[in-house]
Amino acid sequence: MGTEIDNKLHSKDIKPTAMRQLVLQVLTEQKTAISLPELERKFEKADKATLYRTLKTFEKHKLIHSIDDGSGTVKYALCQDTCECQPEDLHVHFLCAKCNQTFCLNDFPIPQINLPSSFSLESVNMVVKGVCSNCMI
Amino acid sequence: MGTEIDNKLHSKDIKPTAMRQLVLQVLTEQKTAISLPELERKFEKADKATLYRTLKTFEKHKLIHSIDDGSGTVKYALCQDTCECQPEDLHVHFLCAKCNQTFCLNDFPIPQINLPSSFSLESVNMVVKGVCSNCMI
DNA sequence: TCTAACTTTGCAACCCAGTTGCAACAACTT
DNA sequence: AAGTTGTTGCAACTGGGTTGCAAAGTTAGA
Ligand SMILES: [Mn+2]
Ligand SMILES: [Mn+2]
Ligand SMILES: [Zn+2]
Ligand SMILES: [Zn+2]
Repeated sequence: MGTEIDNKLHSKDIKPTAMRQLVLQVLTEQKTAISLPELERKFEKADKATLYRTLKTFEKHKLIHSIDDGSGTVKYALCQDTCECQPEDLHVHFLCAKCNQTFCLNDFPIPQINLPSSFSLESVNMVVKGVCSNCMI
Repeated sequence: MGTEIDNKLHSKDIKPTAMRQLVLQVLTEQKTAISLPELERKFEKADKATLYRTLKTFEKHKLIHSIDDGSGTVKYALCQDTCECQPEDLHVHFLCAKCNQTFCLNDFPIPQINLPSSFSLESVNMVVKGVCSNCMI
């Protein structure tokens, strides 16, 4: 069933190599964002640099977005179909302090903020830290 | 005039060693947040680990707060006098994409956000990226 | 005052995420 | 087939952050 994977890659102008298919497969199955070191562990066999470049390629082509949640490692998650990685597509991210998993809160746009005119605004990163439902029990 | 410096250290229960006086002096003169590597460069002579532990001590005693602005290095800035590093003291930070300087926007509290009840909220990090007035020209 | 306990400092080494150079390899082009 | 281009694997390196340990400094008790 690589068809959907291939379609997705094709729709973003990314050549569907074996490596890329596999990485996209993993990203698609993920419910939370994943970091490069985590990805490495999922592919005992693959090379770090290749995975790194695969993620960079995906990001450049707006198939995924990167998330700096302050945990020390940048994480990546699939963009939504409608996403163009523009400011209006930005959403809040949630980092669980217990399990260290990071969730895209796609339904929570980042609140507007009116800075003094001496600052021109380009983008906003908003990360909420707390405990996720799995860890709350 | 080390008196004010010493008072500040004393008021936060930090023993006023020479190193700490010097670091606090630098922090007090700073208009923007400063990172450990930057601090190292300011003190050609001092040891990285000592500076590191000095910052950690200051942070633990709530004399400074750390800022992860996504630039790759954590920065530090003096807390305001009234600050207790509680959620209500949290404020927005601004990172200039040109000069890489980070500003505490102390007058801009982080907007409230109502998460689904499946997430318990502990803290929020909000970093605005753009261009500062110095770099706008 | 002398000494023991504790704290701070300096140095070295280490960890780890991220990144790059380069050569081998694979895929397309003419 | 030969050339061109893009992709991969390996190794090495960078830089921020962190720790172990012993020396130096400080504090407090006998
Ligand atoms: Mn996201
Ligand atoms: Mn601040
Ligand atoms: Zn969790
Ligand atoms: Zn600037």
